[in-house]
Amino acid sequence: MRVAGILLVEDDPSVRTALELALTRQGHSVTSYATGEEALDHIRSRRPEIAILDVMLPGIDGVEVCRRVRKLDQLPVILLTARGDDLDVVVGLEAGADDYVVKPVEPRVLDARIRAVLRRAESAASDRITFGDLVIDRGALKVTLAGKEIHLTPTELRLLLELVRHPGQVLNRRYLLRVVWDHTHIADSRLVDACVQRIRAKIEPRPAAPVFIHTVRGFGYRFSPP
Amino acid sequence: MRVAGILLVEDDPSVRTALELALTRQGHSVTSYATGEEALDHIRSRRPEIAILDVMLPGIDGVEVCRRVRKLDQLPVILLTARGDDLDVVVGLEAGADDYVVKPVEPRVLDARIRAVLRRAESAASDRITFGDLVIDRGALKVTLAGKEIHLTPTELRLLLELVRHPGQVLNRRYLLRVVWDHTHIADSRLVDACVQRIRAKIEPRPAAPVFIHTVRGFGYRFSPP
DNA sequence: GAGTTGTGTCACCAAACTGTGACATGGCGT
DNA sequence: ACGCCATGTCACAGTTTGGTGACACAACTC
Repeated sequence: MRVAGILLVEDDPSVRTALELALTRQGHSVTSYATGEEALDHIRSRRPEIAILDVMLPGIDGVEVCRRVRKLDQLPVILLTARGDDLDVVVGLEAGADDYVVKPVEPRVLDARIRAVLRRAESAASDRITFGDLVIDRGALKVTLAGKEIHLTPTELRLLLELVRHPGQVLNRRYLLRVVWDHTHIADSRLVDACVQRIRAKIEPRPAAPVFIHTVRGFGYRFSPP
Repeated sequence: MRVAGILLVEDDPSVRTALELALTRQGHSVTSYATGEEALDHIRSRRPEIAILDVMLPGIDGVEVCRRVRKLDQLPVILLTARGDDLDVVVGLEAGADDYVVKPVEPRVLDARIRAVLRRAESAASDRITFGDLVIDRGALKVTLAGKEIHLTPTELRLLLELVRHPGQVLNRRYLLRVVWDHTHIADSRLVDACVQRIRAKIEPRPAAPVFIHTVRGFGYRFSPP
């Protein structure tokens, strides 16, 4: 099991140090803060693997941190709540938390929850995305089609990943040129088209009738799974 | 908080009515069925915002419904499963469910899950607007009528989007020419009319008696849902 | 340095799109 | 009922757009 970079946010110093100590002893790498503001900074700059947030915090509370984090990232979140209040559970889930734990919590239980959430996050929202026969492994930067590995060149891969990052959305050529190539200028060029064409030749069973990358005439391209 | 059009599928009548009642009380608009077949029909014709499917159903089961729905749309799905069986969870997630809930379920918890899934779907998927049977997805630049995708050409789409951006407002031809085309000049032409006509031919059930795009004689056109 | 791979560009073609004008239709005031 | 004028309808040809294959050059490998 991987050792996680955990962000712990808890305003009560005694609980905080106790949990930090316990989690560290269990092999996690922990950073802890007392306030939501600090937590958000940390998340933005350090990209922890999981955040454990006390619901009750001075200033920005845990639920609010959770909500903001969710808007910007898939970072897994566990909320700590003081009582087994159903209401808190509801609010927490609404904010998009992956799990919630009622205090006081056995370190061993918390550890199990963390691992469970991480495991879930890893398999669900991991580096690997599957669209029918097409599997895109963002970690290994590998693409396979019906089990066979497909070789994509760096540019092709960047373009495909960009399209896949926004499944179902139409991305226009200007945007793609900017993001994949960094051409801020150059309005017109067949570059994107040519690259799409090359990707299609590799991943589409019938490039003339594409299933993955669809052309939206006059606008751009859309990746949408079959 | 938005009220959702929920499709509930559960074969046990007592559970079904109980959940339907609870969800309705929480402000949702619920339609329920006992079988997967009915559910698929409903989905195709009525376009609910979210489907809650019991995994165990006679005939087409929940997982299968989920799988088929996923093939055709981004409709959010929550699966109801009888036991906390890990296997079910895995199968459910593989079929593309957004969440799964173990029965018996607290209505309040289910409500929270629904809202969480809807929120996620809303932010992940694009912004789409629904007018009865007509769904306009501005991110995917897709228009569907009663579930069937309608192909619009770029100009038609731009015009429709412009009309839809101001529902209920009358937009005159000069304005439309300026915004949709870039004609600052050319006051008179049948251009707008022709384009409206083409859109109507595609989205209006009876183009002679339009329900979406109304002509306001002497002024222009108004988009207003039926 | 020779060969290999990756990338941008171009020209050409087919298909899709669109503006146009002539004509039909229908609403509205008289 | 009549005529006027705004709008609907339609076909077509010119234009635009994207697909495609060829190619040149750069980058990289050995």
